[in-house]
Amino acid sequence: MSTSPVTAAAVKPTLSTTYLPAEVEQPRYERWVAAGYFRARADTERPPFSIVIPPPNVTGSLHVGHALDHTIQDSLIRRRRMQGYESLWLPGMDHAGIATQNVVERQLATQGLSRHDLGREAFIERVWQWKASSGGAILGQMRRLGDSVDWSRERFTMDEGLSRAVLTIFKRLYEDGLIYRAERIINWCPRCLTALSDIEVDHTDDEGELVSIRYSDEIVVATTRAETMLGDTAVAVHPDDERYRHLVGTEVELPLTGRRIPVVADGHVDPTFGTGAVKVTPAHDPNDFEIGQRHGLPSPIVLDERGVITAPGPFQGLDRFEARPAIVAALREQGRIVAEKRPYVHAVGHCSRCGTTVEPRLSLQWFVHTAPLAKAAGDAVRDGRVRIEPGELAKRYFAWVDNMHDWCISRQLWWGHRIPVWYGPEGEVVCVGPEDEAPTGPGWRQDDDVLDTWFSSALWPFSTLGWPEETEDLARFYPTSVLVTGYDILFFWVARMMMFGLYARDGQQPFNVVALHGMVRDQHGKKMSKSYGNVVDPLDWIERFGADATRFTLARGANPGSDVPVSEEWCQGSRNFCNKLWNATRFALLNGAHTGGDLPAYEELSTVDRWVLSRLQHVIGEVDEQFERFEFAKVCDTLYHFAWDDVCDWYLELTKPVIEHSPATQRVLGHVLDQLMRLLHPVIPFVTEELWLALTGGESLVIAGWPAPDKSLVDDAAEADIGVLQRVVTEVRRFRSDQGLKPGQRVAAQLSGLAAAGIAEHEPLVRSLARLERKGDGFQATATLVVGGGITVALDTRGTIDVAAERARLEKDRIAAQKERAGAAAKLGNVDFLAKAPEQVVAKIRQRLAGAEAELARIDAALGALGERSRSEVLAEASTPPATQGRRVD
RNA sequence: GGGCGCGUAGCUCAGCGGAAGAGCACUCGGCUUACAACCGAGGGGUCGCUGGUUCGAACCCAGCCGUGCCCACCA
Repeated sequence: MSTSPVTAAAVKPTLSTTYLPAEVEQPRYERWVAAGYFRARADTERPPFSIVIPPPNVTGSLHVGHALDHTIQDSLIRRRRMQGYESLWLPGMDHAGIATQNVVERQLATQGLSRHDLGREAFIERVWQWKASSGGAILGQMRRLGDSVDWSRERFTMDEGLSRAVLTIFKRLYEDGLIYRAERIINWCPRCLTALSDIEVDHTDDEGELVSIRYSDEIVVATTRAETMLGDTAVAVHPDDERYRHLVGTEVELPLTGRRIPVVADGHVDPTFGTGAVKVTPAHDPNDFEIGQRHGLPSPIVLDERGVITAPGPFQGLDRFEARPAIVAALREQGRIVAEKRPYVHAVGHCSRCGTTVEPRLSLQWFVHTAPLAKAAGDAVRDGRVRIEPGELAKRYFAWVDNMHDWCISRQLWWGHRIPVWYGPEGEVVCVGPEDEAPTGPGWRQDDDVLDTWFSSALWPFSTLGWPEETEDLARFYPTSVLVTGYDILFFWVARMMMFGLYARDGQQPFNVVALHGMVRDQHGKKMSKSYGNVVDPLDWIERFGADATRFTLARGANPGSDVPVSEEWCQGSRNFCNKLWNATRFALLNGAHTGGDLPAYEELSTVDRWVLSRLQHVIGEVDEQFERFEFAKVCDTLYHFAWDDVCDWYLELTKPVIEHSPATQRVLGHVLDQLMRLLHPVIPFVTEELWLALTGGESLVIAGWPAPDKSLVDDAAEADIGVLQRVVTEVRRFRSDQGLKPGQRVAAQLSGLAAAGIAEHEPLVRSLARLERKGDGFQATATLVVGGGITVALDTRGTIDVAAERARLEKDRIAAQKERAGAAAKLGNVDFLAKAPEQVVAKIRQRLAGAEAELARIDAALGALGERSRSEVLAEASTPPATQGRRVD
């Protein structure tokens, strides 16, 4: 074993034969944290780079979607940190209003208690207790993944500072007339007993029953929600509808109630749908509410907050779903049902939290007047201040912000930011805003409701940096550099951060780039769900394959904006890759690779060294571009192939014969691995750190510099030479494989033409990689491999060659080459092509033609060189016993 | 009902105007002293269909078929 003096391997830790992530990851992470590498400073000269984490719910634990999201962010942050940016990745959590309240309420329920038994203050206290004991499991799991977040800046949306930001912006919006209180139809969840915003409602195609009800001899209306008829205050028809024109202004009797309601004309009614007549229930349908407003209709509420009928009469007290058939039955008794009810599939809204069918309900709530805010949010993307990646998703963004409805922000919950509004004895607003002490006055009381969780999330990029104070952090790290998140919350979160960020910071955008990724799916592109049983637990993978393998698997599928399929098999592949790196470095260290001192002078480098250095420069350039474009899949692909193919399969094999005695190669190998570890570190931080430390003895890869391509190391000649060498080796190997020669079996050969091809010095390498012996006495060339480029390999394969098989192969190659030649020739014979195609392309085609002709010549030469005898003939005359037939015995 | 996207090797996906690619799977041969979580070689695709534009189309256009997602206040 080599012990070259410049080798530090002897004093470096020896590496085990297999990489065992479980042994190194957690301690390594804690050392990084302790060293303060992740802590960003506001007072340095370095350029800033900042990302705020999409705050996971305090109730959440790390799922594979987080793992993807975090891997991407960590890669960006780690690369910028290595590039010398003052990099801040700010962690934190969201208080998750409904979700968290539900968790604690369920806990209470097991003790037979409701939140009302405790009262508001005690309940909130209970939620904080829950958070302290069971909340935030995800934070520990982020450590397992290796997230290089700045823990010293961890925030929570219910922090004092963030709460102050919420109150401050509420007051400003209110004073600017952008927040108002009004009676509107809102989405109401009869189970959660709160209002929901539009995006908290999921629509599914449900099968309902459409019943047609005769309101009068001339008017029939249809509905899927028969129970709402108790709240009807009109029938509407289109103003131009001839069938009903004479009835407009008259009244009809509302069945079951005895009430008389007017027939009104309203342009909203579609005369071609159904009968062209619509029942109008202003208190329980958004359309009807607007019709009611236009015609000054009353809006009686007939369902209470739990969806129970309140209208006096026989149906009072019935749940909405019990009332529906009861009312239909009663109508039928009166002969009011025109046709049999028929199945009808239509979109029905469900509470995104609990799945309960949402009930549109007239209610007094607080709203954000979004039009001006949304306009600004759209413009910031339109004028390029904020870039959405991939660009195609910007269309979706525009579609959303350009059609945004006002945002209902009040929630009838206890857990959250309580609306900072106080009412006087008459219910009038007497005080709004972030008063340091609760304002008091005769008969004053604060609004009972809390704000939508997304209200505080919308402030996240600047509230976490100290706003409304003009802090150092805010000046330094805002606007944040990139926002990374899944396209699924483009509307929920991104659009709202844009609205509030631009508003709060007077037009300053919350982030410069929005990098969207897709959803993690299984290996067949299916959505992960518990019912399919295809849900991946990232912690399980981390446990079994390592955090790096988990991260690499995710990053490797992460094309901008597109979904990421993963499977355990692929994670195993990633684990194998990490192990490959491990073993390559282990081999390198055992053979004197090191990083001490400058690279050898260029003249001292072999062609092989020059080749690998040249390849490395290309790789650095490619990876940089791919990172800039958020093409993580390509980053992984580029590095995977460079590491595995170029470095391991070729460079290490090519240098094996010389490395022991070549200080230059030892130094180059050390350099290549050093650079490779740096390039891979953002994606797979753990294994690269271990290997880099062993290789360089440096402090930490986390704070090491990011590679830059060195153009002076690009060597086209070396790449061409090694390309030829690879071709020769591959051709010989192919021949050997086809002929059933054992890989270990040496075959005597004579190589010629290497000098003319400029790779004479590499003959020993070709021989060792292709396992070719020098010709000895009695050498008899029985087969000649014509590789091309004037290179031939004469082999002594007595008794081993299947001439027929080789001929068949060559004939096949010949057909392909002929086809190739014909194609190229046809092109070059095309006058239009020659006239119109760019010169570069014509030149390429000429090259192709020349290449095809050379290949044909090569094949013909090979065919000529091939003996006439078939395998059977060879075997027939062979005197060797059957067991070793076809095998040359050395 | 609107909008967006996708159909390329058995699977998952790159390529997006000038010679069909990768990973996994598959076949064959190998423990060649870094690695069998490995090494070497190989098979496999009229690039959804039909037209069009072009000297040239997997790539651009139109239509069709299939498929996925998002948005939606037609009872």
